[in-house]
Amino acid sequence: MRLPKVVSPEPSRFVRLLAGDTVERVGRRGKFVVAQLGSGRSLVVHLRMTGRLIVQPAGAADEVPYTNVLLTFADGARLAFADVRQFGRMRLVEPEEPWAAEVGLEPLSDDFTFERFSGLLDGRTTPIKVFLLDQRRVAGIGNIYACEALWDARIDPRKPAGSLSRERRRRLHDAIRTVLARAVEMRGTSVDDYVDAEGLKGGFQNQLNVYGRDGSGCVRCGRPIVRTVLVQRGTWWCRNCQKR
DNA sequence: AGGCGTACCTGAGGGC
DNA sequence: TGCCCTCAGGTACGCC
Repeated sequence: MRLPKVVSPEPSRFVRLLAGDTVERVGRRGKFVVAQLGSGRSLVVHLRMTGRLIVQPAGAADEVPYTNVLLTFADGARLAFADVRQFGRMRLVEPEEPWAAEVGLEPLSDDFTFERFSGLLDGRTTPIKVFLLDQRRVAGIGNIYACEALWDARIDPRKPAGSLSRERRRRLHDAIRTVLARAVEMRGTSVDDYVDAEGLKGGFQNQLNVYGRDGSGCVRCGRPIVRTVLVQRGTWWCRNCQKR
């Protein structure tokens, strides 16, 4: 283990608590990967920008570059938590600890109804794209999928969230679900670093309509895709077919 | 409460 | 070649 800030509790306690525990199952909540442990604790991981969780079978010789935490299992298999930029976090959470209290609706679950989504938008003056990135409202949408969903729904990313018409809210609710579902089906978006637990790239980067495509033509109308900046984040969109 | 700027990090790529 | 600048899939924190 290197870089103590990456884990919590602090490294010596983290290691002591984790030693001898077992992984019962692995799931997800928002952008967090959650391993349920035999002890009742959870190992909660956030990859942030460049983090990777890589599973290696027993006997694998190669070391994962930039490994910050390396877990070795009884059978010799390994789990490497690697991250060039050291933004990613791995946290060991006690059984009843409410670590996900601030994490919002799961957009691919049945809870994400149109009415609930619409209710979250009411009264908000923040730009709709900024709203989509707020993990406390709807969980799991990052910069890529926010840009793609807004293009899909033909909505100007700057439009105040609460000012969207019912029709636009409908289109956006649909777009969030379809964009995320398609991305999951393609096993994610590997623009640069992202790989899955087996080290494989996703495929959705080949189906992006706006993200990173400034200068090329909108596939819907042919006008150029532009990159602007909204709250310090690159924002790619079509000025012609995404409207306020 | 919410919005904004900055901090946290390293590496890749472009311009000169 | 190499230096300097900007940008990157995301939060977290402090200030107004």
